[in-house]
Amino acid sequence: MDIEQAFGIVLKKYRLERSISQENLAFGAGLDRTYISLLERGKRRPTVNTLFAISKVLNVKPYKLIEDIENLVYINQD
Amino acid sequence: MDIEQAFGIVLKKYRLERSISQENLAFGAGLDRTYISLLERGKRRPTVNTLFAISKVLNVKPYKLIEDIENLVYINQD
DNA sequence: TTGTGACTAAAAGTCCGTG
DNA sequence: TCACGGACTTTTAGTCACA
Repeated sequence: MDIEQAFGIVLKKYRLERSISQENLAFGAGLDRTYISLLERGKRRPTVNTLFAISKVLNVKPYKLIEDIENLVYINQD
Repeated sequence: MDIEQAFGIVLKKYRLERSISQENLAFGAGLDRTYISLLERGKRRPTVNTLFAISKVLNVKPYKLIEDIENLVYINQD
């Protein structure tokens, strides 16, 4: 699996766990609603700064998101 | 400290620990020599994909780089 | 509430060079 | 070996109307 796909899956997982809409996540992170949609569908390769902004709203540490992404990219096949 | 500055410091730290030149790091990661220089000087905001590419060459897990960056951005004030 | 195409502005990333 | 810069191409950031 490639990195942007994994990012999208992890992002969506945390967002849904917290019952936040794409729109509210976008607002909190200073991003656009449609951009969150693009990220979740693996259509964009976010910068590290964007990762940090999103992490803050999701109340999860950036390294934890990256760790989950690594697990999808390098280990798990699910 | 902002994220791109922290990224540059962490990147340079790991690169020097491993005695790799900017040029060899760039080659290994499929990037340009001058771009590594820009990153180390905090002049660019790398994508998450770039983080992963660099991590591979430095033989350090991406989440570990991010953790170090967090420590600089959120904790230390130097 | 979200997916999507189409778009412009901005930034990533390359390639040339110098000191 | 690296900092630094100009000029460049490619991709992301960010926005809109619409389904």
